[in-house]
Amino acid sequence: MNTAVPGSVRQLPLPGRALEADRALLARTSTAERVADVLRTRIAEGLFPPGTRLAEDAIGSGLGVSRNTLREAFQLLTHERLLTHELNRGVFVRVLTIDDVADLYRVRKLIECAAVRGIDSPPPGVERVADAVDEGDRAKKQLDWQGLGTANLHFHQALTALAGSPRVDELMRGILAELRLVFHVMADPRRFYEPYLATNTEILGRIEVGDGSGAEQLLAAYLDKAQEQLVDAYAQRTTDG
Amino acid sequence: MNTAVPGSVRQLPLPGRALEADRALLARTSTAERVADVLRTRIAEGLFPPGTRLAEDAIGSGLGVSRNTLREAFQLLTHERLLTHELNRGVFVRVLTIDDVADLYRVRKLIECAAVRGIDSPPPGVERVADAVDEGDRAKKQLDWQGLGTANLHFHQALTALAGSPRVDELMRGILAELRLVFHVMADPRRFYEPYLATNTEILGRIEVGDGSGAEQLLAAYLDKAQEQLVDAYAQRTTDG
DNA sequence: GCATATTTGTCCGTATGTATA
DNA sequence: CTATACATACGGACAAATATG
Repeated sequence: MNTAVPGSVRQLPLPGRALEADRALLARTSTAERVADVLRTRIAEGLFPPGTRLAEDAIGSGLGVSRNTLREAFQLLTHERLLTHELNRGVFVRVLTIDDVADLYRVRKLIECAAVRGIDSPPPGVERVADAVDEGDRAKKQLDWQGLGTANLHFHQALTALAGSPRVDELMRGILAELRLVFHVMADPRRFYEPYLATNTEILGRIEVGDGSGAEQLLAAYLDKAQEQLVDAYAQRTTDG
Repeated sequence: MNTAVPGSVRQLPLPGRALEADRALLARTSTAERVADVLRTRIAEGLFPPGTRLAEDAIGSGLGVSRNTLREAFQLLTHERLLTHELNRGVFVRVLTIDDVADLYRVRKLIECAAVRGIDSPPPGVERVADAVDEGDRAKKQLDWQGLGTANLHFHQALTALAGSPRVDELMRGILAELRLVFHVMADPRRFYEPYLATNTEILGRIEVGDGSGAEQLLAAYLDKAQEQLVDAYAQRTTDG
C-alpha cells in the first residue's frame, strides 16, 4: 500500500488516505477525481500552458499516485477536452485552434441566447444574474481585473442557468473551461473585461423588465465582439514565436 | 443477484473496426475505447437494462480484458451518463428519472429549434435531412419499425448538424444515447414512430423552402408530443411491479 | 449483531509495442 | 539502425468496503 517514502516531498499534498479525520469527508471522491481536480486547477490558472506534455511518470511521482490512477484522471480531463490524448505518445494540454474558438462562441450564442429569448417576465434565477453583476462592480472598484473576469464568467453561467436545465448548465461549464485555455492570451484583462460590465448591467435590466428579445440582441452583439477580440489576440499571439 | 454474463464470449472479439482509412489517418483506438464501444452497444440494444450492475470480474473475464482496462472503459461510459458509479459498490446501467427525461427534451428543444430557426434559404446539409426522411420511408415500406426509429434519430441528428457546430453535434449524440436508455419502454415502436414520419417530411419541406420559423414551430410541437408519450409510457412502466 | 466471503479501490512490476534522438 | 524513452495492457497484491449467511 502507501509505503511512506522517507524524505520524499510530495509537491502536492494529496490527502490520500492519510488521516482518519479526513477519511469520512474525503472518501466520497475517488483519488482519480481529486487528481483531476488538481490538474484542472493548474491548467485553468495557466500553470500548465496549452501544449504542455504531461508525462505519466513525472506527474504521477510528483503527486504521489500510481500510473493507473493517474491515467484515470487523465481520461476524465481528456473527456472534458482540457487534454488531448495521442495514442502511444501521451497526453498534452489542449491547444485550441481558431476554429475551436469560433465553435465555442457558436455554442455560447446558441445556448445563452436561447436561455433569455423566451423571457416575458422576470424569471426565477434572475437574482443570480444580479449577484454576478454586483460581483463585477465590486471587483472593478477594487481594481481586481482578474476578479472582474471571474465575475463575467459567473454572469454568463447565471444567464445559462435561466434555461433551467442541469445538462445545459454542465455543457456551459465545459465550454467556459475550454475558453479559459485561451483567455490567458489576453495580455490586458482590464481592457478586455471592463467594457462588458456596462453591457452586462444593461442585459440584466432587460431581463428584469421581462424583455427577453432585447436581452438576446444585446447578448448576441456582446458575444460577437468578444469573439472578435479574442480571435485577434489569439491570432497575434500564435503568429509570434 | 448473480446476473449471468450476457457476453459469454470468452475470447476477445473486440470488433477490429480498423477501417483501413482510419489506420492511415486517425490513431488506433485504445482497448478501453473498444470495450466501451461494445458495452455502449449492448446498453443501447437493451441487453443491459437500466439498473443492471456491471461487475468488474464478470465483464472483464467475459471480454478478456484486465480490470484496469475495463475500469477505463467504465469511466468513459460513466462520463457519457450511461453508467453510474457508486463508490465501493461498482457501476450500474443508469436509471433515468422522469426529471431526466424532461431535461433531455428541454435540451433537444433548445438545440434543435435553434438549429433551424435562423434558416431563410436552403442550408448546407439539408441533403442529410432528406436522406433521413427517405430512410424512414423505406423502413416503413418494409414494415421495419426498429429501422423507422433509427431513421428518426438520424433525422434529428441531421437537423442538429444544420447548426454547423461539432460540439453541438456531440452533445446531441450524447442526449440521444441517454434517451435510448428509455426508448425500450415503448412497447409498440410502430405506434410511437410511424406518425412522426409525416411530421418529419413536413419539417423537411419547410427547410427546403427556407422557412426556418415554420420548421421550428413544427419541431417544437413534435418534441412536446413525443415527450408526453414517452413520459406516459415510462410512468406506467415504472409503477408496475 | 457478528464473522466470513466477495468485490472494489489502489498500487506495483513488467512484457510488449511505439515513437524519437 | 540502434538505443532510449515512453505508452499500453496485463496480472498480482493487499486494504477497505460491502454483501452474505
